[in-house]
Amino acid sequence: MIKSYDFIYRRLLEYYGPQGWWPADSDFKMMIGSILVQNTNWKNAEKALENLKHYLQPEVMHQLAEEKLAHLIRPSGYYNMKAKKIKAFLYWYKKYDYRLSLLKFREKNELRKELLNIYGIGNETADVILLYAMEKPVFIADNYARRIFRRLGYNVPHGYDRFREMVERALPEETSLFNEYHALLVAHGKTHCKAAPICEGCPLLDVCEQRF
DNA sequence: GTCCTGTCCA
DNA sequence: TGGACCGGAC
Repeated sequence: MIKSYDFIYRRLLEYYGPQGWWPADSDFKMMIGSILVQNTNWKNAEKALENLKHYLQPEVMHQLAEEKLAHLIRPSGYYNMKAKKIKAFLYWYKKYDYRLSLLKFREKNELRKELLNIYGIGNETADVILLYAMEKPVFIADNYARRIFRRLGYNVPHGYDRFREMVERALPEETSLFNEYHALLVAHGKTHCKAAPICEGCPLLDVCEQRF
């Protein structure tokens, strides 16, 4: 079927190529990065991560005073809030002895509920952690995805989980697929399908209902 | 000046 | 639902 979620995926992959998001480095760094990047561009989140390079182990980072932590992550913006969020995450993670292996085997909806209970972790960050650290097949139903599919002509549900479940039902449950799909949608949302869209040269132009 | 891989709280 | 949080790149 033309314009299926799978078709869009293949088009984007062909055009942008594999994005290679977050398999490298450590799971811990990935999870901290997911908080730092909230409503911030990745370049600034990266600067903050670079400042944290001597503290990228949970036990070590938890020793940092919140004020010191806030100072180090300054480049990522919202640094006071994000320091608080990282601390909250570490308090939660400590219950599991900072061992992702104790969490990974658990059921994804159960894990999502638990992540959402942590201060500073909302729908997107919870799912990003589920997908990129815990390797669960989850569709990140973020604003990029919403904007792109709506413009393409999909009837996108209002609620985050409704939208996520709709896409998940339409695709095979493969973590690598969701991993790449999210990265491709972000790439597309930053390159062509921006808030102010650049439709010239868009790889989806022929199947898009919203042409500017 | 605008935008950025959001979330919390009233 | 709207405001607060916030620096850096363009």
